[in-house]
Amino acid sequence: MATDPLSLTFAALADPTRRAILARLAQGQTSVGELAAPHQMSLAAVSKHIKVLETAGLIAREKDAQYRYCKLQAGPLKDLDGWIDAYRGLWRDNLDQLDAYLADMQRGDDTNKQ
Amino acid sequence: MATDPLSLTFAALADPTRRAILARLAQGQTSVGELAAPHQMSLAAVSKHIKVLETAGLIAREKDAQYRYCKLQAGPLKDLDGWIDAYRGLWRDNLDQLDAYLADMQRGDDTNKQ
DNA sequence: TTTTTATTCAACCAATCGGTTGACAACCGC
DNA sequence: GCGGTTGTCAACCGATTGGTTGAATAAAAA
Repeated sequence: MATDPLSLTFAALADPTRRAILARLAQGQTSVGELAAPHQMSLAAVSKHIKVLETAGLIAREKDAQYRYCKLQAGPLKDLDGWIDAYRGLWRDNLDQLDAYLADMQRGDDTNKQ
Repeated sequence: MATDPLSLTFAALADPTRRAILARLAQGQTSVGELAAPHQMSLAAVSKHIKVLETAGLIAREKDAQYRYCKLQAGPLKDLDGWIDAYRGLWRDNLDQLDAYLADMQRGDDTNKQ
């Protein structure tokens, strides 16, 4: 796997368990155990997922007694949002394409047919 | 790998080569060969990358003579943008927390308070 | 028809992924 | 200290990834 920040972020998010963990953390920081509870897999597996998220910079950990509290870090999400910016105009353009297609249909023009 | 649409999209984007292909396609549709040219890997490898993007719904292919023209499909990117929406408030409230708080204080606005 | 161009397919490879289990470390309460 | 709780580490496993090469397909060009 590529190790550049954007690739790490995308890869970290390409797993439903990790996105669920993130969603949970959006409501506030929690311990690893609580993060693991909703998932039917071993604690070690969740611990690995958390490490992936941490490596991507999506979460930070704070040690308190025997607990490790995780909290969401917005930085990489912000970067991801910045990446999407370059494409944001595009789905407006695609809508225009659809409009054009429908207009063509009404005119009996079929150059856009498959 | 998970096969839900969002996971497919994130996974497809977790590779610099595939993001480069997408960036190229943002400027207009092209053949596989032209998409492959800038990358120092075999055409077959690029063909595989393109298939990953296609499976994620990020591109569509159109056959014309011996060429396969690829064009960007915005749908999954739009969905991804929608996913980020849930977190967008976070870097406003988190990263710029202090700035926002101070600015609010100066304006006497307290809508960002807990 | 033969050759060239464009692309995919199939088989293979090493590396990585997502999960398991068991051992270990750190800390709390008794 | 001892036992329970919390979490990580290490080793292992099968499946998947990202690349390779060579053969196969399909259409254009000669």
